[in-house]
Amino acid sequence: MDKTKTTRNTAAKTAVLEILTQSKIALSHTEIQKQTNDLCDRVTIYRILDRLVNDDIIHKIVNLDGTVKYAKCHHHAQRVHIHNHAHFSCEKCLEITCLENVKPSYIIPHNYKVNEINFTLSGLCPNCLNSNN
Amino acid sequence: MDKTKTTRNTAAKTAVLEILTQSKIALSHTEIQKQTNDLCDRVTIYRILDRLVNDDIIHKIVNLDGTVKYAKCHHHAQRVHIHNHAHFSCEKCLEITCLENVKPSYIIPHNYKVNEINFTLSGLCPNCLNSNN
DNA sequence: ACTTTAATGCAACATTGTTGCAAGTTAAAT
DNA sequence: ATTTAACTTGCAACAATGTTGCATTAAAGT
Repeated sequence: MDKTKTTRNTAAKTAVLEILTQSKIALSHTEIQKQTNDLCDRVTIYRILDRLVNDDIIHKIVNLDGTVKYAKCHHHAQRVHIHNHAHFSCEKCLEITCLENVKPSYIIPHNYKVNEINFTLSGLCPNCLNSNN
Repeated sequence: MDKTKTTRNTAAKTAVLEILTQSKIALSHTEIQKQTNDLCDRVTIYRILDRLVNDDIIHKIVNLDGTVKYAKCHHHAQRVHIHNHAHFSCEKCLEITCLENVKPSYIIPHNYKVNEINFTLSGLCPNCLNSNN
């Protein structure tokens, strides 16, 4: 909420961001925690993720099943970063990926003011679609 | 998952369904529980909701903030019920409503198989947009 | 009425996320 | 290089949400 505070670079923050940068898929808090190898407390990771989301460096994805994941955005064309792209959630391997080029078009009654959209598709990803078992 | 089991009508199930039928907005497990007035256990409501979702009588909505809500569908044109309509989540009053007529169009790479979509818009609903405070 | 099996209540547990506060660190100012 | 303000962390405690096992109850068909 408060965008006035300056945020600092710490070892834990750098580690979390590095993990997200390296990952091709979105990661949950727990998955990130496992990869940090007890570098810092569980709570600290929650707070780091909050900060990174607030600073528009990563974005938060809520899946159809309620799972919350985080992903770093690989495009930074605009100054102001709007996360209006789609996410794909594979029902088999459970991985969530950003479909940065897929953007929905829609018509909504004029008496609604839209600030944010969330568009998640679920089904089978290319990998699981090929390995048919 | 197992669609072969038959489901039974019980007092608790009827009550939960009635609450959802009466409501114009989507309700969370907790909100439903409050309205039941301790008719049944908390766990029972979870199980009833699972059953109703499985039987395609209600649908589950996961909001941007991770909140899970349930809503009864008011259209039943098709035999097979696909929940591809949009949901609107008001940032002010926190109410979630189904926008049954709003359906997104999109283009997705052919190597993905889409089974389900979730399209949630958030911002200000007509009510909160008018009362500008 | 009887039988089968789905549904329920209860207790216990698991997961996920939040908060307060003292102590530690960062980055800027001196 | 020191100092300093305030951001960050660890820890403990808590809260909310959802799940599981099992004995008991009740629905629906016969």
